[in-house]
Amino acid sequence: MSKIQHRNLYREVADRIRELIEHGDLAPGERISEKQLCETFGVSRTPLREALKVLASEGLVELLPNRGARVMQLTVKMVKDTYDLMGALEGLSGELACQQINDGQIAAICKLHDQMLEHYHNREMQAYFAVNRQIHESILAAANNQVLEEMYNNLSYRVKRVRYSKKMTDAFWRQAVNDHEMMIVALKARDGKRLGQILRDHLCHKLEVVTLAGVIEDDELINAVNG
Amino acid sequence: MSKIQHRNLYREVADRIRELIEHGDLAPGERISEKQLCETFGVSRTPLREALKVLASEGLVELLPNRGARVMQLTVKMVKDTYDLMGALEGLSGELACQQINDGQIAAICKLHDQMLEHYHNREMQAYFAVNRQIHESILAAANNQVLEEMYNNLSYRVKRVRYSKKMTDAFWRQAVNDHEMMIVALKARDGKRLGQILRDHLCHKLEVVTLAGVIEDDELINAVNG
DNA sequence: TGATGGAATTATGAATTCATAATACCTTTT
DNA sequence: AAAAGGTATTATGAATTCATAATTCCATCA
Repeated sequence: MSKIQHRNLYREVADRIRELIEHGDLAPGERISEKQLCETFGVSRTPLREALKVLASEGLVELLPNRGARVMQLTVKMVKDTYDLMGALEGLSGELACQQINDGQIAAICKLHDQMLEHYHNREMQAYFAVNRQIHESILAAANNQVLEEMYNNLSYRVKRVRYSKKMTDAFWRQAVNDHEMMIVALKARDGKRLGQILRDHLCHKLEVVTLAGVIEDDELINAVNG
Repeated sequence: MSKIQHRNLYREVADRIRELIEHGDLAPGERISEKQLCETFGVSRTPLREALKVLASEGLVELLPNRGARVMQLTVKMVKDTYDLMGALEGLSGELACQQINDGQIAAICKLHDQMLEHYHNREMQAYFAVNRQIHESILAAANNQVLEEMYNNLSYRVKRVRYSKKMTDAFWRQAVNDHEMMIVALKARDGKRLGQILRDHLCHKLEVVTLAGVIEDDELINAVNG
């Protein structure tokens, strides 16, 4: 029996705007018109403005006092900084996971790993990514640290718009799979330090293959009156 | 020439509530009455509610749909989890700082370090903590990663209510100073890995001396209807 | 022609009002 | 007296209204 969902309008609206941003329907740097979004969603300005405050706290939106909101501009440096941070968090998740993960959880991850390998050999990129994500989520969950999970998800949302290169080269893909092989070894050995290090490096490799679509150079930021 | 500050009411209110929580005027788990706070601050409910949304995103406040807000309850596990996370972030800040810090910045930190030592020897705890914080902030700043800084500050705000033990033992204090001595050595050598490790350990030591005032056991959480 | 100044318009900030869910209190019944 | 049910009250959720800052556009003047 699932709990009754007390949905608030502002949460619903925030979710929808997040989707719009993620999907690119709201472009980076684009001005967000309250009136227009209100009409789109069919809500008044109150819940919309509350949603914008939340999204601003999450770093997805920028609020310019007396001048409204706009989709946060990502700079190359910000993306790099975020990846550095996510690397540290993934590393921590690996260390923590090794401290308390049980055999069943490890077996489950190994199973996912095998699935992933199969998708790799069949060159099913879509499916590969899906399972890949599941593996990382499993490790994060095994770390059993809610605060970490929350922070990681938030960061990951910020850079979700930065898409992987459509033509991820074979070499990179091979490298990624190789990283994962090492992860499994470290995980089975419950070698936290090592797993953490592999995860950190793994994310660095990831950064190398992202296309910086919608990302601007550091000095191209649209100037704004600061609050 | 400093920029004109466009203050919004909701920011002001959020700051004030943060202070109330930090100072303990709003106790953990305490119900926050909109009406009462509105009267206290002399504002209408709109900016207050916007402020609460922001504080909820920051993890300082909990919003219960149709039942208002209350100050976030910290559990022992949450504090421990948060410290683990902050350790990882401090570690990263050390690594990053070593990669790009210049001699001037190092000299400035060394100066702070000497001041801190003096306060230690004079047993001026208040002054010691102030300089101590400056050192950590300097390293964080030297890391030159805005996202990291933002996250770290947020986490630090969440556990600010958890006070250091009034009677921090001499042994712990000695240990802390010792950690700092090693930090300086690693920093001067620009040994990022090492500085990172020291900072991580240093935070673990810190966790040991916090008094868990206002912090409850994991299973004592007041049950609430979830949104 | 370009720059400056001011009125008109538009958008945001905040207060108020209305709607509804949650709570408290009282009555009724066994 | 205790429990159940229903009404009254209170607090929150959302829409609307009012105030004000920002922008646009046009007229004026150098």
